[in-house]
Amino acid sequence: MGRAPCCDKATVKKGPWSPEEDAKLKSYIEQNGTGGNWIALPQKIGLKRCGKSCRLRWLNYLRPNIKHGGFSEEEDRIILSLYISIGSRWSIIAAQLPGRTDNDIKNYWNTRLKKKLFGKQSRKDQRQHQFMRQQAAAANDGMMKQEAATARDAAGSSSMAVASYNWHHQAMAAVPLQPIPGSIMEGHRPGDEADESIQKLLYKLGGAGPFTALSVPQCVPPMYEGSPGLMPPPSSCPAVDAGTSLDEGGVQGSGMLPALELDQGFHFNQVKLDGLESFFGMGTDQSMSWSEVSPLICPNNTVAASSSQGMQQYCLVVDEPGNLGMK
DNA sequence: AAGACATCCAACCGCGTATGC
DNA sequence: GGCATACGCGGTTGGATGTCT
Repeated sequence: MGRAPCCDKATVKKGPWSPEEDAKLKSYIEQNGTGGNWIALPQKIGLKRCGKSCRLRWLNYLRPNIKHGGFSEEEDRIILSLYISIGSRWSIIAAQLPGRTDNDIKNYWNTRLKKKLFGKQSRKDQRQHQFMRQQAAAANDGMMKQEAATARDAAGSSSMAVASYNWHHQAMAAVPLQPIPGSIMEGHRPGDEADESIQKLLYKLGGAGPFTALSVPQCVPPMYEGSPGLMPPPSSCPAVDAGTSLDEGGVQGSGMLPALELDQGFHFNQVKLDGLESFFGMGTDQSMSWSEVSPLICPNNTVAASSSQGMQQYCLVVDEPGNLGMK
């Protein structure tokens, strides 16, 4: 027996919302609220819509102060940081970005940010980059040669996908890792500090990610969850400030998140690593051996050594091909 | 100019969880 | 405790639009 449908699909309208429907829904909710019952709401206001559809429409578009498009570089970084640490928990990520909806962020991640990070250029980026190259080439022909080189440098190197990584170049300075062209491993900002509120948030979400490990290495990183064979020595996670809610622990107004620590996140979050084959050039067509990949994941423990003993321990555990599901 | 292809994003779907009885 | 119902979430789809060949 299947799940009962939430509404009668035969009589319910689907597809894009008309301005009239939007107006009805918006004015009703503004005046009366949702009444705590989305299922009954469409009937009350005479909409032939499913309650779930009304809820979605309100939350994603009609609600006040919703922002669409135009993600800033800081928003990019926050999304990336949280994604690496907690995964695709869009509602939590959205809670850290005022005016953004989980659906919006999810779409943005799937259609743009992921490509931006993992090296697949959008055609827009490709065109932009091609244009820049043409400009530079033209400039090369003659007295402009010197200026062209400078401009090219300013816009990024001539390697693939660089044009789309401006935010990252701005955000990162070099660390002793072997750079992967077009990847987020290209550089880091050693001077950055993790935002404390995000640390708290990540604690609250289960000690996830790099920030946790840096501050409290005895806390169990999420990669160990449900993996008895990988469990570190038993220890208790320090109590998270019980008063730290997602709301008050937000990152509004916070600074940028540290790329160095983002990369450290790859040491701890196997779930994320599993999804990053293409990022590391480990697709089915060109699998890399562990010896090739290991220096990228745990680059000679350089990061760990500079961070904490706990990091080193985790890296040693991770530093086995089987632990990352690799050959 | 037109067809093919890529991109974007609004909306839907189904599952897990919370809540009330 | 068990059940029914509603909510919230993340994954996915499909159509509109833009761009390329």
